[in-house]
Amino acid sequence: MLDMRPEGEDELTDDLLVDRIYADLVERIVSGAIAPGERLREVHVAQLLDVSRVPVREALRRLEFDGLVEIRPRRGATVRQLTIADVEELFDVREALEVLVARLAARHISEHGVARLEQALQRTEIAHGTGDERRIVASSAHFHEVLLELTESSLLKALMRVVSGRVHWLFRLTTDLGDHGQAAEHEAMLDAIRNGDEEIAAALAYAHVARGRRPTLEALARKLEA
Amino acid sequence: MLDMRPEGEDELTDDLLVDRIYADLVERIVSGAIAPGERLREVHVAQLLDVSRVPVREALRRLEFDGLVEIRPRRGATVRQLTIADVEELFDVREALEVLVARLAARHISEHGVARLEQALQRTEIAHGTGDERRIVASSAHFHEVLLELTESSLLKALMRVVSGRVHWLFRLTTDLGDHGQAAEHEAMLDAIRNGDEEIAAALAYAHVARGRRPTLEALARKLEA
DNA sequence: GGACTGCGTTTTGCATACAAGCATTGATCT
DNA sequence: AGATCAATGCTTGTATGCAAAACGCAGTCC
Repeated sequence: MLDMRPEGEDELTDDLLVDRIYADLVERIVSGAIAPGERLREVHVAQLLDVSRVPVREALRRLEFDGLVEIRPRRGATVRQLTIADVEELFDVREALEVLVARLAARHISEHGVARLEQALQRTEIAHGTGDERRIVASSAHFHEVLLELTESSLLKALMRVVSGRVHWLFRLTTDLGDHGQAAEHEAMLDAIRNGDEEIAAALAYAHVARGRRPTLEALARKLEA
Repeated sequence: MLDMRPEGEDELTDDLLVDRIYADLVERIVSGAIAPGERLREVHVAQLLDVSRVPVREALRRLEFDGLVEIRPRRGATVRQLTIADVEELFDVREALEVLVARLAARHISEHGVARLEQALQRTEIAHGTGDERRIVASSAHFHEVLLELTESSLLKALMRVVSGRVHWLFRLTTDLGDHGQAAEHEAMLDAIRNGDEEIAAALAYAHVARGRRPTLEALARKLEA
């Protein structure tokens, strides 16, 4: 019989081993449990997680793609240090791509899409109610994910996956920037998208990203000298 | 095994096995030797190239990152079909990212950088002299690579690697678009960059990409119905 | 006639084993 | 003493082997 799972939100158990290793390592790196600059020896990681080197290798390659580790041939993987220059690059790219995301989302908007965005916004409001910083950041990220989904561009999704990986990393490092009226900005974007107004959506997205650059840089700078 | 080094910039003969397999498969897919929709079985590829499955697996994952093949868990890899929608996505993204490339190149320009760009342009002219379509396309791609190098943004380089992979694929499919005064456009961009004028460079880059959309789409459409 | 089920084949996913390259240490020479 | 170079251990790269999941094909039951 067909195993038709309708909209399986979270499918945890059936993952490939590589996926679990990858997720585990991402968590450890992003949380800082594995420090920047540290070497990631395949055998070491393998026996830490009680698996063989093969899936570990593969997970490391993905991490390299995401920019979290650097792999040099025959010299292994090391956790990358997040520098000021990296953050500048990240914001330069986001200013270009988040604009495109908003533009395409507005172009392809449907009633169902509007509903999903509204739901995401509601979750953000609820999160604000709890005051839980982590939940606020997570729900805000969720809004962006839905937006990305609505672009219907697999290429853009692939590219943004790399970008988002670094954004998450950065945000964990500098948690204090969870919100500066982000919810209001999201709401404004939703309005523009609902009306299918690409130009306004694009302008708002640009402003949304650009606003975050300075405080993020300052937060990272403080972190780095500590 | 095919040794396909175009325009041998650097002698890389003792690359890792994975790199050679990857390059080989890219060549075969891009050239159409392996047709879209075709399955890529690990053992088959392995004995075709007379290597083991391990480096083949790794090469296939890279191809997945590049969007050339699709891998579904426990179901193997198949060569992706390039659709009209894919091309639209590609141009949408290029219109955003090539603009950023030009802008950052202009921002970080140095004398050495200008020299490299001039050299790249000269090579294009030489290629034009020979009339060899392949060389023209290759030298044009080279100009873009140098430009990318000058951005000094590793993130942008990583993202553009994915984009360029698809661009190459597409251009091999629709070779007829090798040139519509691209050389002149490159020259104009060089001028703007030399002067460090980000805005002009950005505008030229946008126009440069946007001009190619229509003819490329039409070429692909012709190809698809054939 | 059609769909479900059970089995064998095929193919991927993971583990283990072997080879080759880099790094570090220690000995040798100037 | 400082530099050079060889030997050894450690780490990655590649090959092979094994287990389990997916596909195909009958056969069976309704």
